[in-house]
Amino acid sequence: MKMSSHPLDVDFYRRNPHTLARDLLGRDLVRRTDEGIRRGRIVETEVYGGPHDPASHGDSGEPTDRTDSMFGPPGTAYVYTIYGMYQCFNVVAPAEQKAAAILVRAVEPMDGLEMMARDRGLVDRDDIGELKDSTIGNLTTGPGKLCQAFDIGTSLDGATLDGPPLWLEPGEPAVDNTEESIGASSRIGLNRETVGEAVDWPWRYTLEDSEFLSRPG
DNA sequence: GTGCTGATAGTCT
DNA sequence: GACTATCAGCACG
Repeated sequence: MKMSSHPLDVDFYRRNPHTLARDLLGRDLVRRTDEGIRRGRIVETEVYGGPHDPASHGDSGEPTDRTDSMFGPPGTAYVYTIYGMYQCFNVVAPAEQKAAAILVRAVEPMDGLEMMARDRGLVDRDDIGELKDSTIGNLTTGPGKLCQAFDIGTSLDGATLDGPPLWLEPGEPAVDNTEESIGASSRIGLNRETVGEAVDWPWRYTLEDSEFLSRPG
């Protein structure tokens, strides 16, 4: 278990969304429940929002019941339900116009893997032994998966990410780290018919060599 | 390894 | 009434 550190300060989030999305790579997402601590290193993010992004939930400029927290202050959580059965976790970023948020698409599991496997439904509740590599590689490699693994539901929508139950820590940032290269690629799950040329915008950022991406860069 | 399909319910038009 | 920033399971080779 890694020793606890201090949560990232709100000033960390008060930057251009693309700068923030890149600097989130390598940071630790930490979740505390009654059962203990879960930790994961962020390896994949996507930017949504800005002056005109047809793929952003905030593109109309007007919040709805669902998207209200996307219009909240930087450093808070935007959690929404997708496909009726999964949640996606976003970090709210500053918005010069409209709203902006960073979708966290994948993390590398670090602490609390047994709890993650159980909440993912990959092991029986009372039969948790040594986890297989194939199980570990399927814990948090997608936005819906990591929300299951971290027990992130819509009850955390709008939460401030400065301490329990959910927060970020400095971790080992990837920006300016010569050992790890950051890739930029097009965002996952969009289609040209609804968002036009935005399907091609390289607004997905990855730690290219990570084994825990939702799909290869 | 790749690719297709069904599940499933909140949200918006 | 249609759509979706997804996933698991299955078929295939």
